[in-house]
Parts: sequence; C-alpha cells; structure tokens
Amino acid sequence: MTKGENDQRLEGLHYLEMRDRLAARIASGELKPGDKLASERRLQDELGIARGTIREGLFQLEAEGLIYRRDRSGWYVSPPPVVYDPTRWEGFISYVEAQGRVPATETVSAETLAADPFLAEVFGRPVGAPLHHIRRRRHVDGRAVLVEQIVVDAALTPDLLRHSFDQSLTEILKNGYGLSVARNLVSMQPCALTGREAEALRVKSGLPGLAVQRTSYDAQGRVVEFDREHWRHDAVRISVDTRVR
Amino acid sequence: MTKGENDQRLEGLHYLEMRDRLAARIASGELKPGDKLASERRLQDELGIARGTIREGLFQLEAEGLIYRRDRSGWYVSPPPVVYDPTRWEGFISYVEAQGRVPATETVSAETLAADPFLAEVFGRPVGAPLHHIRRRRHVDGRAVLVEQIVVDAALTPDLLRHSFDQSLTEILKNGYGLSVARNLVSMQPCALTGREAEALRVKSGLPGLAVQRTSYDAQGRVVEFDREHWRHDAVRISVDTRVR
DNA sequence: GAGTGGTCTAGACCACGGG
DNA sequence: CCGTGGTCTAGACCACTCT
Repeated sequence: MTKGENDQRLEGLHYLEMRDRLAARIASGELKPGDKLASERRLQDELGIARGTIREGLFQLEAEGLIYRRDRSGWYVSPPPVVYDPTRWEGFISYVEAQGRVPATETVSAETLAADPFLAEVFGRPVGAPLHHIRRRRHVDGRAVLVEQIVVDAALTPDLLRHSFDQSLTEILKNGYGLSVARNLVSMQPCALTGREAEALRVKSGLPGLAVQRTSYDAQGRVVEFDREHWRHDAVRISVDTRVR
Repeated sequence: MTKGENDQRLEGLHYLEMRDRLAARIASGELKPGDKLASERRLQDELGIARGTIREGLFQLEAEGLIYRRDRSGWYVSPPPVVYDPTRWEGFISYVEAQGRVPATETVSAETLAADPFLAEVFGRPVGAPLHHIRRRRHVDGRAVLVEQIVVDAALTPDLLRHSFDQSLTEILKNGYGLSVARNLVSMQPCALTGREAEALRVKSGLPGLAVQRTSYDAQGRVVEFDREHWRHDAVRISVDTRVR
C-alpha cells in the first residue's frame, strides 16, 4: 500500500478497485472480445490480493456482462450482445445474420406430448391434446446463448416432427402450414440459470439470465406457437418499437 | 455426513443443497414475503457449513430473485415482482396500484442542463439546447425498486420544474402541456447495479439489475420524453403485447 | 500431467443498522 | 453497544480442460 512502484495503490475496496481497472482495460480496447484474461492465480500474484477477492471482482465484471467464463478453461472478454425484438415475427437466424454475426442452431429434442392443464389453457385445447415440443440450443459466433422450448399445436401442424429444426421454424410454419403471426404476447424476467438450462448453456448454476416467454397468435386468434427461452444475460439486448394503444 | 439425525445429509454440493432447501421452504409458504432469514452465523452453526459457503447459496437465491438483503440488517424473502409494460403510456403509480401494491416516488433532483451531443441527437435539437433532467427513486411497498433519469425538452415544457415530481409526470405532461405519446422505442438489458444506482437503491454494488431506456414520441414525431431506468432485477417482470407489423 | 476454475474451510477485522 | 452483513486472508483439495 505504501510502495509507489506502479499504480498499485488501492484507494477503496480491493475487488472494486480491480474491477474498475479491468473494466478500463476493456473499455480502452487493450483487451478485446474473446481475449483470455490472466488466470486467477496469476492475478493473485500480480496484484497481491487473495484469490477469493480476485474472484469477487471477476464476478462483478461477469454480472455487468463484460467478461464470461468457460468452465475450468478461463475468463474471457465478452463479445457485444445481439439485439432482439421479441415482438417481431422473424427468426433468430435472420436477425443474428443481419447484425453480422454467425448463428447456429442445435435441436436437443423433438417429441409430441399430451397437453398438461397449463398448456391446454394456453392453446385453448382439452387436456391431453397432442402438442409438439421442440427443444433447441442456439449459438452466436460459436457461443451458446440461449435454450428454448417451443410448443406448437399438433392439430395445426401434422407431421411437423419430420422436419429438421436446425433451420428456421418460422419458415417451416409459414411455408409448410400457412401459419403466420399477427400478435405476440411477450413476458420477460431476469432469472438465474440453474439446473437444466445452466447445463445446456454450459454455465455455472446461478449465472444471471433472462427468461422470455412468448405466445404467438395468428389473425384468427389461434395460438400458433408458445415459446420459453432462457438467455445468457450478457448475450442479448431487448429492443421493442410500438405504437401506443 | 454419516449421522442420520435430521435431513442433514448432503447429497451434492453444499451451497446448492442449502439453496434448494431454502427455496423449498419459500415455495411451500413456510417462509413468506418479507420474512427475515436466520443470520449467516446462525445458519453456519445450524448447518455445519462454513460461512463463505452459506453466502454462496444465499447469493444464488438472490440471483433467482427469491431473497434480498438489507445492508447489514439481514436477508429477507422477496415480495412478488410488479408487472410492467414499458410500451404503454400509463404511469408507474397507476399500474403499481392496479396490482394492489403501494407505490411511492421521491424526487432526487430536478435541473435544467444544456444538451450534450448524445441528447441533442436524441431530441433533434442543437447541442446546448436546454433540457430538463429529473432524477427520481420509486418504491413498491416501501422497497426502493428503481431509479430513473428523465429528460424532457425544455422548449416544449416551460416552467416544468415548478411542479412537484413526486406525483405522476404523465399527468403533468398531458394536462399541463397537452403532450401525449404515440410511439415508444424501448430497449432493455440486464446489467449490474453499480456506483450511483447501487447507492440510490441501497444495494450492494454488483447486484444484477435491468436497465431500461425509453424514447417516447408524440403523434408529430417529436421526442416527448427520454427515460433511463435502473430496476432491481427481482422487482419487475416485463410484459409486452403487440400486433406484428 | 499441468493448469484452470470450482468448492470449501476457519479464521479475522471492519462498517453500519438498529435497539 | 451488539449483531449484522461486507471484506479479506491463506490455505486446501477436487473436477475438469487442454495439450
């Protein structure tokens, strides 16, 4: 504390100090998206701070979306988020590409299940009615950013599961079944990624995320699609443009 | 681990174990919104786990929005979030009350400042044009849930700062100046509450939050209001209902 | 096998809240 | 003033990744 060697003087709290210093190096462009940070034990030695304190600072930067971790590999500078307008009926693939990023989709599972009371209510169908359930994981520039579970009414989309869902579901519904969307009901809430979602995104349980739930209706008021998405919190910015009713 | 005294056996990781146990007590209703948890040192003794590990579990529950802390007072069970539709031109006060909760507003500051280049661009006015800046803190049931900075064009709202802003700004703009909103551009991003925002909300720096930015236009396309809000992540759920263009 | 982050312990002192 | 959470230390071992 009394050695004036570098700029090592710590004015305030150690972890905020180190957070600010790293944030400045990222903002200045000295550290660029994708760059790997020094390991926690290296930082520990360099800064003369206990590892727990180092980690406290790293968690803050992670919460701010500036850095992220790859399990047991290291800490990396985050790429910029993609902008997402959940009210628009255009697919993930098209808006990610429009932003100059590389999207990818993986189908985790696809099956037809009987409607439970909640989904029966959503679709306005009897309990037990067949519904297609599709789970997908989606990537931007090679990083998994969201997992989603889509439910569609099997009565409107016979043989849907014969398709490949690694491409655009939007296109399949439109071209294959003449279904298009006239209205979206979207709800979003910050959440913690845990259990199945955390595993699928390969993040530590408890990382902040964003849960998005969307119900899409066609012009006749039928539910075309019911979608639950879990996003990495640092991967997305929501943007909505609306006329006031 | 080998004593079968209670249900104290730990199957997995200690902090996830304790998170799940507390989450279950909250879900079951044994712990209700507003209830205070046992202190960290009490939990340490009761569960036979180091305090750092206890805290790790508490942080997870905090990230999930199930509990929150009052600085150096203790941990409490969170109340349910309020539902917020940022595209609607109705005030905080009315939608909070409509949900059976008690809103409150505090004006932190109100001043007229010259437009910087960014705000000049937003308002389509020259740099240096006078803009009213209003900072407010808003509460639900006595808990501070958001801070906001509102900017309005002084040319459209002469003498605006003579009003009290502890009431509805919506009403003032409509009744006092005939300004109403036809279009909203809203952008949201998970963030970390730090510095000024964290202080104002009296939360620890680094707590996850939601940053909302809204630009409101009237029917003539003039910018009526530019608003930056920082919410506690556990206090709000966003809901949007739109027709597809 | 070496290096990384992930988990955990057992202490310590501090700053602030509230009775 | 006491109890609380907030910060910090200095270790340890584990599970996984990467090469």
